Amino acid sequence: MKVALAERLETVEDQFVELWNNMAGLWGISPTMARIHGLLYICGAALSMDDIMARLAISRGNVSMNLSKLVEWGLVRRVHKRGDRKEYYESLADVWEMFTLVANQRKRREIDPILNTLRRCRDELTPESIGGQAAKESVQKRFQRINELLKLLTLLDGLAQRFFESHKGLREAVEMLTSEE
Amino acid sequence: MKVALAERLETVEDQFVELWNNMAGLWGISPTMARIHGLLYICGAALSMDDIMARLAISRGNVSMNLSKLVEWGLVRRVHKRGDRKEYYESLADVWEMFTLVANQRKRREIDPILNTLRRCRDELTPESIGGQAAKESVQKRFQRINELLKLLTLLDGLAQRFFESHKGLREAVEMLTSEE
DNA sequence: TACAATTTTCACATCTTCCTGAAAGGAATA
DNA sequence: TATTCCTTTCAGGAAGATGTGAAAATTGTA
Repeated sequence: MKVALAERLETVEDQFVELWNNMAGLWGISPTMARIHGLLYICGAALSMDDIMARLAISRGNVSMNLSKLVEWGLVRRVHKRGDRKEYYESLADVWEMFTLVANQRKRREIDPILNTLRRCRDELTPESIGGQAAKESVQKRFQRINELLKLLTLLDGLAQRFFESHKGLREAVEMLTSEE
Repeated sequence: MKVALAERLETVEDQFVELWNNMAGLWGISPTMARIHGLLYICGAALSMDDIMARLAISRGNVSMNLSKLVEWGLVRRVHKRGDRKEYYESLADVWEMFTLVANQRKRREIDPILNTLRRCRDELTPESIGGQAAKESVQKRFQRINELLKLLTLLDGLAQRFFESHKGLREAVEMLTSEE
């Protein structure tokens, strides 16, 4: 009976890890990184590199590199146990925290640079940098399209900013969902 | 002078296409697909396969396949010109529409399946399917973690649903941003 | 300082994903 | 129907991403 339970847990964990693996693209992290994090999250315990290697059948180097990245992202914490030289790793427990962490990370790494390039593109089509020809239709059209995009992205960016700063965003969201309808 | 303008436009377009290329990960589409769409969007004109091949230095087969995908996603439209056997392709012009299109697509393809698997995982840890052992701490902990996750994802899912259905979401968002603060 | 335990790094191997080009398929014209 | 123009398909190849394992580095212990 004990054995049956352990097996059952393992199966669920495996499914969960596999699920995390599939979410990797959505989170913008590599599949293995995601799997490791998934394992740490679902187990809810601090695991050593060897534990992870064994459980996921991944080489030591690979685990090491991905764990560092996870720590960098702030999704995983290093844990020291007294009397043990090994390091252990555990996942954040708070899902909202994990979510905002990843979202902010992606914003900083991917969205902000995009906004900057877009602005640069736009500025190269203004009268200041292009002279009288800025009035030409070919220029106008492109300028407009870039501008449209900038407006939307800036809006979304602001929204996100607001949504992610502190747990307040969540509360607001809940209200927005439950109110009217 | 004409030449200088054309060159300048080309440079901006190239930067834009490159930017789109980088956004591919964020959108969950392949880089080349993104580049083609970027070109069509920034040009604001209907281009033929040959135009695209020449402009982006991509093989015919590649362009063909990625264009079909773009049409499938609904980001690009086929356009026929009378008296011309070639087919032309043009991008949607409305950025909000493009955005919701991609978001809905991703939700359907990636998020919904995730929610389903998560629910399955959760249900395998209930007393109904596991018996008395469901009370064990090891089971409880995992059950709880999965449940937390489900709650958050379901919430976000609902929010997104609401946000993306019709342009209303945008208006609400703008209000939320401009009000209080 | 020497030693042992653990982690990190990195050249190389593997795997996956994407791209190419040519052949097959389709559609409009004569 | 034959011809021409254009698009799609797909087997094979290239490029890029990821994983491995062993040597080097680091950290703790005596």
